[in-house]
Formats: sequence, C-alpha cells, structure tokens
Amino acid sequence: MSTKKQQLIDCAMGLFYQHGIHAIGINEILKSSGIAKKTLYNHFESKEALVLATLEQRHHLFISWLSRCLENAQTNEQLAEQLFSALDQWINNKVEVLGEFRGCYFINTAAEFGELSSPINQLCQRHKLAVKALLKQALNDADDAAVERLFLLSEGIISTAYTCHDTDVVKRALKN
Amino acid sequence: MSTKKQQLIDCAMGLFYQHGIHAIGINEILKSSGIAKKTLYNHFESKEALVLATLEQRHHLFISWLSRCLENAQTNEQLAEQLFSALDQWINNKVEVLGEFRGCYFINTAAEFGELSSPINQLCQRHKLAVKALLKQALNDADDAAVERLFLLSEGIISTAYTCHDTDVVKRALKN
DNA sequence: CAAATGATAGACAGGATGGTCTACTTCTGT
DNA sequence: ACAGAAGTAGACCATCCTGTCTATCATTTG
Repeated sequence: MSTKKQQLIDCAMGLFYQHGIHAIGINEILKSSGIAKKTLYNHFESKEALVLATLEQRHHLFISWLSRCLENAQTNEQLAEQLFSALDQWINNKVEVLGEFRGCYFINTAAEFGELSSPINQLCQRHKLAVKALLKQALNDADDAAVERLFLLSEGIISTAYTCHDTDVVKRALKN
Repeated sequence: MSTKKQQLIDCAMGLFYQHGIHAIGINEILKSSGIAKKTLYNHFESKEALVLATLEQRHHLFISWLSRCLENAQTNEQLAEQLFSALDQWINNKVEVLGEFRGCYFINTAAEFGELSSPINQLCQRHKLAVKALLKQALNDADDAAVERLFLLSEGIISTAYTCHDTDVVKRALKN
C-alpha cells in the first residue's frame, strides 16, 4: 500500500472518529494531512470509499487489540474481568492505538447514515458481529446467552461512557 | 405554542431521527412540512435551536412512554420484565408514538457532534441520566449496582438492535 | 374599517462541499 | 540517464447549505 494512501487513511480515521464523518470535509483531511486532492482521488474514488477504508482499518485495529486483551484467560470469570479492564483502559485514554476515546466508531458512524443497506452500515454491522464472535470463541463452554449478555453489557458500557461523558462506568458496573 | 412551530418540530423530529441531523437540510424540512422559511426563522433562531427543540420533545415523549411502561410492577423482577418487553415492542415498531425504530435518537445525535460541551450533547447526556433516574426510582430497594446493570443492558440492547439490524436481541438476551 | 400580526414564496448572499482537471515537479526502476 | 509513475498546487464547477430579506397575502382584533 502506498504510503500516501496509508497517511490519508490514518488522518481521515482520526478526524472522522473525533468529529464525525459529515462534520469533516475532504478539504479538511487534505489540509491536515498535507496531501494533494488529486492524490486522494487517485487512491479513492470518492469520500465514501475513504470512509470505508477507515472503517476497515479500525475494524482490524480494534479486533486485534481486543483479542490481545482477552488472551490467556483461564476461566470465564477471568475473561470477563479482562474484558472490563480493557474497556476501562480504552475509555480512560490509556490505549494509544485506539486514540482519544469518543465512543465506538462503528456505532457513531452507523448513527450518521440512515440507509440501513448502505455499504457503510453493513461494515458497521459486520464489525459488531465479529466482536461478538470473538467473545464467543474466547468464552469456552459458555452458553450463547452468557455471550450475548456480556456483549450487550459492553455495548452499553461503551455507549454510556460516551453519551454520558462517564469515565467511571466500568468501575460502577463491577460493584456488586 | 403556535401550531406552525409544533408542526415544524414534529416534521423535523421525524426526518432527523430517520436520516440523521447532518443529512437533513433546512430546506428539506420546509418542503416536507410545507411551511415557509421565514416562518421557521421566526420561531427558531437557527437550525441548532430547532434540533434542540426536537431533542426536548423526544425527551418528554420517551420518558413518559417509558414510565407508563414501568408502572404497576410489583417486584423488581417484574419491572425488568416490563422494561425488556417495552424495548422489544419499540424495536419491533409496535410503539406508534416513538416512530419507526432507528436506535436511540440521543445516542445517534451525540454521535454526530464532536464537541462534548455543546448544548446538543448536554441535552443527550441529561436524557440518559433521566432514564437512569427513572429506573432507579422504579426499582424499589434495589442497590445502585442493580440499577446500573439494568441500565447498561438496555443501552446495549438499543444500540445493538440498531447497529446489527437485530430485532431479536431482547428475546435472546432473556434466554437463560 | 384599519392596523397589526403571522404566514407565504422565493430570490439572494456567502460560504462550504465533493469532485474534476490542468500544468508542473519529484521520485523510482531499469 | 531517462521514461513513466506518482505527487503537488490549486483553479474551477456544480451543487448544496444556512440564513436574510422583500413583497405579498390572509386573518384577526380593536
């Protein structure tokens, strides 16, 4: 992959995630990255194609980060602990690769696009299913309902952390 | 409140919720409502003011719907049941006053606006806190952790129902 | 009746947007 | 060294955006 193309994706990722996709114009990405407009349109046929590339990259980034966080858990309880600890770190900006926390990029992006069948929304859906599949695989022997519940809980945590500007959700959720 | 003003709020609410705020221009609202531009700017000083009015209205609508759903629960288990049943009906478009399900208007809106301290985001936050307060009040004697967990679970359900186009979340979440 | 109020239609301004295109420069592989 | 590829700068286009303003019409109220 061309370095310019990668720079564009990285820069767009940051701006889109931080401010939302409709709020960021092509020109802002160009100015911020210092790359020429022609170069962008050499690599991407449209803004949407660039958006899809950022989603794709974030998807791999996130899944690989999360699966690393869940490694080596001995019991299901331990795995849940590791999951919540990972979320807590993310929410409190202690995970460099994920950037400054602003909720889930996929939830946020899906929220911006009404058309359910658009490629963008489909990617967001695929990402969430992949996260759920990762949990299922990590949770040995657990029934589907337990997986489901853990997944829903973490979705709630991520969403609430952002919408309520609540950096302590995880701690409170864990108190019994 | 002037009838024209109310019509504008209703119409804008529908379009914003269905397609997202940045995706809907003032002119679209005017065309769809058949109201003149001057009239809109007589009642609202800007698009943002109109957005805030729709959030305010949706907030009251939603809270009053939800509190009606939670009425008359005898036990905390029953209350949780009623909550999940309500979510299920909403997600499956059986609640007329809430319109065709497209996730949580407040989560979606917050996702579109990067500035955390903007009036729009503050309203979204206030709404979520009000929902949590409603749950806390409805759940007699329950500890804060139980309230928190129920709240996070429903946030996860709403978010997942939309992002994953998953109309069966509630059913699956309830299976033990 | 007359005055005030509220609504309408739509032109208009000023700026931003996504995207195309040209002319020029720099890098790279053989 | 030289050809072709890749990048740059930015003018330009058509369209859309929010918001203002004028001129006209309808309704109500004193």
